[in-house]
Amino acid sequence: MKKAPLKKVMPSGKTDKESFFAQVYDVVRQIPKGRVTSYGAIAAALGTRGSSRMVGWAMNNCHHIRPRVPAHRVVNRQGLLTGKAHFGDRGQMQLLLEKEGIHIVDDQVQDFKNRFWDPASEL
DNA sequence: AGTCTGACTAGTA
DNA sequence: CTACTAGCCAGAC
Repeated sequence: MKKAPLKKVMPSGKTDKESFFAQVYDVVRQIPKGRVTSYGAIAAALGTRGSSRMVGWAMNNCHHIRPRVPAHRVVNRQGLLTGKAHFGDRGQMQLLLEKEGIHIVDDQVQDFKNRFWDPASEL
């Protein structure tokens, strides 16, 4: 599969509700229980492969977003819970993941490769 | 208006 | 293997 010219270039940078952030939330909400994905995977699925940071920034906003966004299912490329610090307090993120059947050791998702859910492929 | 930072990633040394 | 750099876009100062 060659890279499609899917460029999310908004004319005049319009702040549509369908903006990058909204798309991120939409994808994250569709993450199956017991699965996790990465920021880059989401960004790539939206056509902005290099904007992985924006996904994380969107997550920072997700705190005031409704319905609640399962940001705990979003980890970095290494399967590391980099955003756990922003989850209220303590290992709330880890607790949520373990509750879904995901094993975490030292803030790292075990069997991450098998738990990984790629929105660009599965979606 | 310019500069720095940030829940990232891939590439290079 | 680890360390550093560059690219990315938006927000805060």
